[in-house]
Amino acid sequence: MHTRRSKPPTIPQDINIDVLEDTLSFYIRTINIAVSRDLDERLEGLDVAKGTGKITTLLLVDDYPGIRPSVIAHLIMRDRSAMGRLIDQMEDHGLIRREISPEDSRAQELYITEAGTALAVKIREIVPKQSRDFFSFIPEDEQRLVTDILRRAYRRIVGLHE
Amino acid sequence: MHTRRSKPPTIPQDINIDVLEDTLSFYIRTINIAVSRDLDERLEGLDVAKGTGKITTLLLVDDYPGIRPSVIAHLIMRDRSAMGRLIDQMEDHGLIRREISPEDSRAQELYITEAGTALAVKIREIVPKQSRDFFSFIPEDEQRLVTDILRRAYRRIVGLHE
DNA sequence: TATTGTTATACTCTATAACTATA
DNA sequence: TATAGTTATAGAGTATAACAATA
Repeated sequence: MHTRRSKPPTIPQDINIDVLEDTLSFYIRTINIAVSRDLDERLEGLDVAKGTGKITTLLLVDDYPGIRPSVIAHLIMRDRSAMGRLIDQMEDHGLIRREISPEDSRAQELYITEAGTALAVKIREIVPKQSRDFFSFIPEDEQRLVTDILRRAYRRIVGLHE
Repeated sequence: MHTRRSKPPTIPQDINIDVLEDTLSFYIRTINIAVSRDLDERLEGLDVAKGTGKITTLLLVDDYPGIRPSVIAHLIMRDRSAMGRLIDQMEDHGLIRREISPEDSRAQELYITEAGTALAVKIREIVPKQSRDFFSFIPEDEQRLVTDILRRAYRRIVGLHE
């Protein structure tokens, strides 16, 4: 049986979470848990569930053939060792493949496979829809507002132009 | 040596992350990694670093003496088993203690210790400051806007009045 | 029969460091 | 000496299920 999210009968409605009430990082961290769980459910069985990196990797490799692992690692905020394991997994699943760069034999280039392309098609449908659905109780204009601000935050954090 | 976040020399500035560009869940999930990492650094050595639950638990137990584990579990989106281990840890660190509820001997009540109170004082300073600092490149009014919207999202998700 | 909390297990993610090979 | 990627390992967090005691 799965005991999680078994809401106790009485959650005091007037509860106040102290200084966290006004703390953006608290909401980011907490909502992250809920939205990630929901996304995992929607991706069940799709070789790309769990963790934040696989979806981004798949789409980037599809869009930028030959992209380097270290570039993706930077964009998904992982180190090279975590990135390597992630690529191992995706290679095992036949979604992408590595080649050694002809220009610099230390470096690798990543390419998508047919299976990867097919999965990317599904992903492009599921992922944005999951986000819209999950946050559907937020009015659309507010959703867009938050997204715009957080996009800029993200780009700032990883050092992309805004 | 710590290899993470070693930005590769050339991150193409015109890179586009496909459908994720407009996907709120992507930004929540990715920024979560960065902000959690930064928070952990600021809390280093404080018995309350790592994971999302300890800080909230400490503050709630301090504010609501006798609060039940299952209520906190619900508010931090963990199941009762994870909550139990979290309480074990905090009890080991001498921050809180458990008592069996006189009204219902299945249930527990949580109380703060002196060490817990002292830590809560520090936390109340560090945590909101960390959030403000981390997001300082977002203008203050936008930060407030995002916080207000996400607060409502959070309350909606956990079933608190808005 | 449902609820509160516990225990156990397997899996994943994370942080860190040391390593190889190439530039 | 710096860079790209690999390997190894210890620690945390997560999901799941089965459990005991009480209501």
